[in-house]
Amino acid sequence: MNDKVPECCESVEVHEALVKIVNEKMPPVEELYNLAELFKVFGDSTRIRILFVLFEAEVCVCDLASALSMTQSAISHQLRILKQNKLVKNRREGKSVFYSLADDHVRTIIAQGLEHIEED
Amino acid sequence: MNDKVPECCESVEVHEALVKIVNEKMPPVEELYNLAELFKVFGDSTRIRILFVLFEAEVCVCDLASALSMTQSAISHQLRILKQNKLVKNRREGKSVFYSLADDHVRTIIAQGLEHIEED
DNA sequence: TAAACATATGAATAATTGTTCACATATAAA
DNA sequence: TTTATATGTGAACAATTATTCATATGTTTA
Repeated sequence: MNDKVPECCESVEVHEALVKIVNEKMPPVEELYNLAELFKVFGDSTRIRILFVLFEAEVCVCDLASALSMTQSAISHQLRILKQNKLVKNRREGKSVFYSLADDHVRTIIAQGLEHIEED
Repeated sequence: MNDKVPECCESVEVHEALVKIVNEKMPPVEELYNLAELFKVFGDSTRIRILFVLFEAEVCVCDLASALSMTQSAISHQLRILKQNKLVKNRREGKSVFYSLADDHVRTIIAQGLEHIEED
């Protein structure tokens, strides 16, 4: 045994070095799942639009729905996802609930995304 | 007419100010779609894992598949998506095609995402 | 309390998408 | 040219998900 040339394009050494990188430098699988889940949240234009409104002001659900011309239910569902992922926070004031940005990572991530798609 | 109180929770003034923000400060719809599309690309753990490998080295398709324990076809499909969105570039060398990162926005975006999920 | 308003949410539907399978294309070696 | 290796890709299936509809919860006012 061990007398066979690897069928892959690369030598055994390179391949083993790669596996080492994968095993040592890559974050644990669960963290990668969480990371992908976070970016999924940014991967919907309705949620992106909500975040752009919240860049400017603290806004209640009703006004968000009105400003974006969508139903209150649809906005509420999306706000739930944004909140679960700690991108927004909320506070109740009487009958209304006001939403605002949770932290500045949101701005940075979206700014970097915009920079990327605006290249050449 | 105009004798009706708005049924929404906010006054007419606040609502109109919001609509102004939405119309003036928010990027055009098409750009928001492109932005969401970009983040969708980051929203899959297979693609995230591919990017983490490419953080360390320029790698051919075959080795990526081997390192990540996935079929070559699955990797190839995902590389196509990454390339269409200009997150990776490639070059052919004989039978193999080597992939590498296209630019540094990828690192920044992923770094910010990691910072976010690692908070408390 | 009852009625009205603001928000939240479960169920259902339509649309999107990741992987597999089979096969096509591209390059190198025999 | 034939064979083998590496990569690309269309079709199909399963899984995920955004919105709608109906309704429930929470708050204020009459």
